[in-house]
Amino acid sequence: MAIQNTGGMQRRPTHPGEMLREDFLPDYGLTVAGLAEALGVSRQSINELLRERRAVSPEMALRLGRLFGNSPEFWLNAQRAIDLWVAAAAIKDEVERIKPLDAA
Amino acid sequence: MAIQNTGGMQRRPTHPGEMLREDFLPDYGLTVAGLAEALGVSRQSINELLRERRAVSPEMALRLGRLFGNSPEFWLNAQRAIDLWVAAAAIKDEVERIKPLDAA
DNA sequence: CCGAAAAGTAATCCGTCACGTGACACACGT
DNA sequence: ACGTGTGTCACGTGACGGATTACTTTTCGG
Repeated sequence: MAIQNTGGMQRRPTHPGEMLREDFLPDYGLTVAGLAEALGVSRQSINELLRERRAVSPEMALRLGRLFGNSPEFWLNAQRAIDLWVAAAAIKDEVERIKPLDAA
Repeated sequence: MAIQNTGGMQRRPTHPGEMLREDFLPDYGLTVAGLAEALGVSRQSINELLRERRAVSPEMALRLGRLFGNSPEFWLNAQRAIDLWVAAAAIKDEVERIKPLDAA
């Protein structure tokens, strides 16, 4: 059966920027500017990502996946968890007012 | 091991709007306006979704998942496939210019 | 038939967001 | 002291989800 998880999780999921900051940058010995150049984006893009002020876009996910040898999906999964968490918090009551069709 | 799929897929992945139009609407006997009202959004939002002119947002995914009894991830997975496909087509050469760190 | 209600769609406005550029301040090493 | 690199802010741009409004087409009851 499909797990529903209608409740959503308690705490905000880990932001990809945190993963980058805590794990990837130290592990690879990269600086912000260095990463920016390696990815072919501006320093600000990386900076805002690390500060968790910007989401990982599909384009950015492609770049990150390419550089670090993992899939774009890896980065977008983390981002999606955040997006869903934020969206759920924002329109929680709206969504709960929707009557599931199965349960008729 | 992590499968890489660096090549990307040949044809454009199925748009969530197509799934709605071809499968969900007929199966549940819903009209566009009916779906819009059931979800609590405007008719245009649904209309543009069905015509594949708009992406499934996290908010919309929450609504759809709630109404149809499946997960928001289901809808966002389909959307992400499209987003990645489009992004890859757009910045393919840019990404390929990035040197993977592992492969040194 | 015909007129009204419902459904599809186009146009417009608004808020948000990823991204680049330019500028600024603060280090730290030579 | 100077210059290089790094963190950050301010601004402009283009794209996009969404609502509202209005116009067109279809459908259906009398």
